[in-house]
Amino acid sequence: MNARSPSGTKIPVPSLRARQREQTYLAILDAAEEIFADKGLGNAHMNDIALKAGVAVGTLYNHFEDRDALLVALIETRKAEMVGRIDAFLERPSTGNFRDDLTGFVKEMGAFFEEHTRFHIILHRLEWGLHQESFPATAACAPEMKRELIVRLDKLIRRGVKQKALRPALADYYAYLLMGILRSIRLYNVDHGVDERWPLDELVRFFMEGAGA
Amino acid sequence: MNARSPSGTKIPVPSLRARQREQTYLAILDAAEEIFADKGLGNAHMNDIALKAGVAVGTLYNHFEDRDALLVALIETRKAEMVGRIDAFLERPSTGNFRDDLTGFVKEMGAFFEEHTRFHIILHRLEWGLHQESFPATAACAPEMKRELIVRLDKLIRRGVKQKALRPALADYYAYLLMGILRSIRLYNVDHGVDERWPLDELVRFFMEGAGA
Amino acid sequence: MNARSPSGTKIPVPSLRARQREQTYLAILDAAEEIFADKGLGNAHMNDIALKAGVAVGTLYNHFEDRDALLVALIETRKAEMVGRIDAFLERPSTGNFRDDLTGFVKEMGAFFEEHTRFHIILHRLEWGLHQESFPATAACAPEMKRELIVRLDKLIRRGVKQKALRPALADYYAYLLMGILRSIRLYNVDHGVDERWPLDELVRFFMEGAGA
Amino acid sequence: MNARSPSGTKIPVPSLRARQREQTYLAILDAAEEIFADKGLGNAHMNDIALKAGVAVGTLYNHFEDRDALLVALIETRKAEMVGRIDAFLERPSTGNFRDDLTGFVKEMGAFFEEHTRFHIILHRLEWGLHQESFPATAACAPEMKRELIVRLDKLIRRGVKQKALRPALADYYAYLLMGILRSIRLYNVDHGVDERWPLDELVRFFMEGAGA
DNA sequence: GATGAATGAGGGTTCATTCAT
DNA sequence: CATGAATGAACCCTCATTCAT
Repeated sequence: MNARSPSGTKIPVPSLRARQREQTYLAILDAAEEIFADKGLGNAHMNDIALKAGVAVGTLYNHFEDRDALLVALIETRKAEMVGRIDAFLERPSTGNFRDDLTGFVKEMGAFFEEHTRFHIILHRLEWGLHQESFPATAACAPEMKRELIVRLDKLIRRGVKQKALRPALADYYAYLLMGILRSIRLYNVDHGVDERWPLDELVRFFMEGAGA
Repeated sequence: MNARSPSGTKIPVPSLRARQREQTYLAILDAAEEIFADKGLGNAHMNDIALKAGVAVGTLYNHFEDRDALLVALIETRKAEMVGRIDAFLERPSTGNFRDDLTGFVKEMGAFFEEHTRFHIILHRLEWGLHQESFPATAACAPEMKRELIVRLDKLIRRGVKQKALRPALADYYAYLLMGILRSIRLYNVDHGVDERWPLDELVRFFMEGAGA
Repeated sequence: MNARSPSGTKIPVPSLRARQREQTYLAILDAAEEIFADKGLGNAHMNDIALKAGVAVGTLYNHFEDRDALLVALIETRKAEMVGRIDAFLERPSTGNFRDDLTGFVKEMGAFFEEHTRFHIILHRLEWGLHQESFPATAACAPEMKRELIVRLDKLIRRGVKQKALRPALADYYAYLLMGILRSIRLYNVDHGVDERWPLDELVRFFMEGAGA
Repeated sequence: MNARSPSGTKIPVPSLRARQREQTYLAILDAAEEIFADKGLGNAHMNDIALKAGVAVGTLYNHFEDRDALLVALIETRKAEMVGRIDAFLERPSTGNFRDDLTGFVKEMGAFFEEHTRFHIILHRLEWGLHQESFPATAACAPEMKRELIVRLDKLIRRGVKQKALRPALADYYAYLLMGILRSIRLYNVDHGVDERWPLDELVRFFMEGAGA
């Protein structure tokens, strides 16, 4: 109830305290993202995260139950943003051409992960590197995260199958295959020290037509 | 009939001691494979490995410099077997048909990894979950391991390109894409609790012709 | 009246936190001195030191990189005090009589080591018992410590030589010889269970005139 | 009872077995001396000693109860040799001149330690670096070793006092002082990287006449 | 008696978490 | 609420000693 919060408004303006708290919260999340991505899950130390966030270790524990919960919060936050973007894309009207729709989807995802490289890395780390013992809550929420993405991609793909744009043979796997194709390029780039070259149109063509001549 | 009792045979029979040592060595390797696969690299404790191998912790260190070296030895051992199998396959005469050759290759690999599920998991863990700090030697040897596989697959694929069985467009990526396709199925199986269903013929068809109708 | 409540004084009062930290630091140093002296360098266990200091093991590592660094810090701290005392003595005006000056010096040193018996023992342990492998940093700093003492004693002795109070024959060795003489008494006392009897005047006479009748 | 042990002799010729055993025993003692001297007591590992001796670890335990006993045996063996030499010297008739007798004694000791540098180092290590916990038996026998030397030196010195060649003032300490003087030179040499320069005549003069001009 | 692989208690060190200030 | 020093269980590794061969 300070000078900046005129009485009479319906929307309660958060107090200075609350805003500062929010700032800290976000700073921690960003720091955590960086450390988890760079050092790996098991080697992301709370002290490092606190240092990077510019707060004391204790502060981390004022905002998050423990390290596991911090990682969960990070994943949930980024997931919300990702899902929001994908859903926004999916709500746009179809181009009428499945391959174009698919290309659009892939590009939307690509754009998101280009903006969130570190989160992308964390997702990769979650895939196989997860320590059930150290991160039980994360282990429980990570598959959910992945499912959100797969489910949406799958929805699009089922549309393609129904439109007979896709053969039904491996329909169940298509979403995974497409994700795998994209991951492959990432691995190629990492192995060859290439910094994120994504021949997306060619990749969609590969998905649709295969490698055969 | 031991090493000290020469007979007509040329092959020296290893002493009892040597044979027992070998047994222990292999038991440790097997135990390590299991623990590394099940618990994750960073959570594979030397005590657990020793327990599983049925030896004392100290024994691990009689055979391997440290945890890192143990993992390296495990990888090198399995790599040798894998490479041996793949090379044996590659030396067989071509069927004359590229897709058949490719299917053969994929099946050979599939068979190997079906027999070495745990090693397969370790390879996945190496992909993104490696802790440079805890496993420097492994971090150095793991890419080599991967390259051995990719290189051999790439050789086959280049043959396909030369035979004009494959479009040259993404030729550099094909090996990675094929690996990615196989990994996708693995992830699908894991997610759906399916135990290793591999529609290999369909997958090769997908690789060659794509998903398009 | 803490750091945040400015008064007229120029000297900033350290915060409570800082003072407590200092307390812990000193407690650890004292405990380390006791354990290192009593148990020997290689047998001084971090747990024992922590126990003696009344803190947890981890606390030791909040203040010192490792065991080696703890020992180095201990040596440096005591060295600073010792050097301070000796330098203060050396700056006092000469009595004009070399033997009196020397006696003064020896008594100053004797007084210091009587107050720091444990440190004295540690210095002896450093002389021959140092494990290069376990204490690399200490091994590097210990000779420096010793040199500080020898150099100052040597300066005084060279003065004696210049004043022709000392024969030049073994001039290079005199500082070592004097130290050796003092150490001898220590060893005699230890062997005979005598608790620190130091016939200093007689010893200086021995140094100057020898044992001959 | 082989060809080399003619029957009829009174002195029993040790069997081949016994001689080999003796060889091994001595080889271990030599190896131990080297490792104890070079690595320090606490860092002298049984494996290193065995390696140096050219035998297996187990063999060490066939000859010595444990590490402590090995060190004790080493000390006792060398002590016997040292005491033998010194006693032989002491039984020779006096020159009639105390300083000459003393010089002779010091040179005898110097010669012995020059031949047994490593043992000399071990004696130094025993002085202050001894770990009661790791070497209880050695801790018990080491002072005895030292006393043997001191006692003999003391006997000579008491003779000097009786002959009025030495002032009685510090008579109790003289043996220690002389030892300390010799140790000082050793420390000087070590500090200055000089390899064993021993100005023995000058040192005896220093002992007799002091440093005074 | 020699061998050397196996043993396992023990020590140094790490780091997520707590809590008094 | 932020702070950051203290905590201590847990982990990797060492090495004197044992004992089956």
